[in-house]
Amino acid sequence: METRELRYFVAVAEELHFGRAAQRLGIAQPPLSRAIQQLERRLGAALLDRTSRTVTLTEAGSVLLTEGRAALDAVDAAERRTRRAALSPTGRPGLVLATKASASRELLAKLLDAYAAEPGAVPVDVILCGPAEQERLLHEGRADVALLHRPFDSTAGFDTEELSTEGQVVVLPAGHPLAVRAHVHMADITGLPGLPLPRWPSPDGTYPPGPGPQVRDHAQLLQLVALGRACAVSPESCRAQLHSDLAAVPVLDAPKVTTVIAWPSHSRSRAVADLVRTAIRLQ
Amino acid sequence: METRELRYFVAVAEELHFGRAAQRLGIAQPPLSRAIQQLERRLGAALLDRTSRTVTLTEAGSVLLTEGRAALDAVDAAERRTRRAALSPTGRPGLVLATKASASRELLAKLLDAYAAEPGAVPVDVILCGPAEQERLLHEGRADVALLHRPFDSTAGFDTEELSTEGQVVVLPAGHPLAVRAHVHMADITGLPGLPLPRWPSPDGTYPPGPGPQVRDHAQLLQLVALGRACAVSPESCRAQLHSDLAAVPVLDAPKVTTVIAWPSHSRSRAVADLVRTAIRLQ
DNA sequence: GGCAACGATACCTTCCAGGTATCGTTGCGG
DNA sequence: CCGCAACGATACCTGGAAGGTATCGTTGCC
Repeated sequence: METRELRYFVAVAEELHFGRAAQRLGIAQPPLSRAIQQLERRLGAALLDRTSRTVTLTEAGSVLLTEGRAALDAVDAAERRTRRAALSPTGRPGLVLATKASASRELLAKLLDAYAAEPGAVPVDVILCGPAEQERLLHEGRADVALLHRPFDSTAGFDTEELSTEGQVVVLPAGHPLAVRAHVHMADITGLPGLPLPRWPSPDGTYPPGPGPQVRDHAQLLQLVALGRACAVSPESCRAQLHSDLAAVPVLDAPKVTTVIAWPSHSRSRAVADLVRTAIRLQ
Repeated sequence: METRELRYFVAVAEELHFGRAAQRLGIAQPPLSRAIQQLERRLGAALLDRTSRTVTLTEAGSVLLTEGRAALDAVDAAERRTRRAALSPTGRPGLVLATKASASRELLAKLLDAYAAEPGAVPVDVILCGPAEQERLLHEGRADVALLHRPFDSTAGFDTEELSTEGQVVVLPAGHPLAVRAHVHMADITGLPGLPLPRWPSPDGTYPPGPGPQVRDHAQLLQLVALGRACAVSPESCRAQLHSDLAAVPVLDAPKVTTVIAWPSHSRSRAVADLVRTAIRLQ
C-alpha cells in the first residue's frame, strides 16, 4: 500500500464525498474514484458503500481509517525526525522536549541542568504546550520526549518512566473564606457559589457543556481565579508559580498526580536514553 | 514520502550495498540509486555516505532507518487488519488473541468464556506463540490483542491492563532432592550441579552464550526438565500443566510475574474494548 | 417529469519508475 | 605501478500508471 493511496482514502473517508475529497487533495474527482477502486481491488475489500447520493464506510473501511491514520502519522513522524536530524549542524541532533506550561519548573530545571552536565549531552529544545498537546507532538515526530501528567494525559503508545507523584491543591482568590483552611476535601469545593471549576477543551477542540468558564491554558486559568470567576484544582508544584493574590489549599482526597517522562517506544536515540536515565536518577 | 521509497531506503540501509539491496527488492541497481538520491533531495538530507567501495549511514540515515521501519510496520499492519476485517463473513471481524503457549490456561479459558457470553461478542482466534513473539504479532497487525507477561515481555507501545500477579516456582524432576522442600530461594537453584537454567533466544533469534540447553518453547523446556537436563523458573500457574514426573517448588525471592492484556494503543475496535473490559472485570 | 448532484467511465496526455548499457572511481593483487 | 574487478552514478529508452477533460448513468427532489 502506498502512502498516496492511504492519503486519498483517508480524505474520502473523512469527507464521505468524492468531490470534496478530491478538492482537498488538489486533484480531479475521476482519478480519485479510480485510486479508491484500485485500492479496494488490491485489498480484496470493499471500503466504501456508495450510491449516487451517499457514501458510507464499510466495516473494513472504518478499520482502514483508524489504522491508516496511525500509519500516515508514523510516516510523517519518520520524515520530520529525519529532517531534524539532518538540520542539526553538529550531526548530533538536538532533542525536543514537550511539556505543559503549567508543569513543575523545578523538576524541569533540575532535569535540564543534570542532563546538560552529562558527557555527550546534546542541546535540548523545550516546547511548552497546552493540556494534552504533548501526545500529539510526540506522535507527529515534532518532539522526541515529553513530560506527561497522569491521570490527565494518556500515555498510550509510549514508553514511560514515573518521575514523581504529588497531591493536588485548590487554587483560590487570596481573600476567599476557604483560603485560610489547612486543608479541604473535594466536597468542600465542588459547587462553591460563584467559583465553578473551569472546563478544558476535549481532544477535538470543543468544550463539554456545563457551567464554568472555558480555559485553554494554565495562565488563563490563574487569571480567572484571580478575578474571582473560578477555582482550580492543580498539582501542588504549581504553588511555586502562584502570585500573592492567589492562595492554595491542599485537597486531601483529590487524585494523586504522577509526572512521567515519555518517549516513542521504538526510539533508539542515544540522547533520549541518556535524558531518561538522568531523569530516573534524579528521583 | 511514499512507502516504496521507504522500503527501498530500508533495504539499502540494511544491506549497506546497492547491488544486494536491488536484488533483494527485485529491481535493477540504477533505479534504486536514483530513488535514494531523489529521497535525499526531497528530505534535504544526506542519508548515506557512499564511496565506490563502502556505504555507511549518516546520522539522519540511521534515524530514518528506525523511524522508517516503524512506519512501514504501521502501514503493513493497517493493510493486514483491513484485509482481516473484510474477510470475516459476518461483517463483524473476529478477534485474534496472541498468547504464550505456556500461559495460564485457566485464565485464558475463563476470559474466552466470559467474553463469549457478552452481548455482541465476536469469534476469537487464539494464536499460541513462542516467548516474546506476541509483541511482533501485535505490531504487525496479525493479532488484535495479546496476553503478555511482565517483566519478560516488553509492553512498549501498547496500552495494557494488569490482570493478575503471581509468584514463580522452580520446576524440577520429581525425584530431585529439592523437590520435597516447601520453598526455596534463588540462591538454592543457581548452579545446581547438572541442572542449569536454560537459554532462551534473543529477539534476533540467536542464543546468548553460556551453559544450559537452548530452548525455543515451554514444551521443550519441560521435556528437558523431565529428562533431568535442566531446571526452570516459571510462573506458578504452570503447575496445572505439569505431569506427575515433574515437581514445582515456590521460589520465594523470584520476581513476581504480572499477566497483562495488551492492545495497540490506537485501536478503536469495539471488540477489543469489550474483551479488555471483560478481562478487567474477571479480576 | 425535469433537474441537479454525484460517482463511474471513456479517452487522452504526461511523467516517472524501471530496464540496459556504460562510465568514473577506487582498492587490490601482481 | 598497472591492470582488473567491484561498485555506485549517469545516459538514454520504454511502458505503464497517474492525472486531466468530457460525458454517462443513477437517484433523490421540487
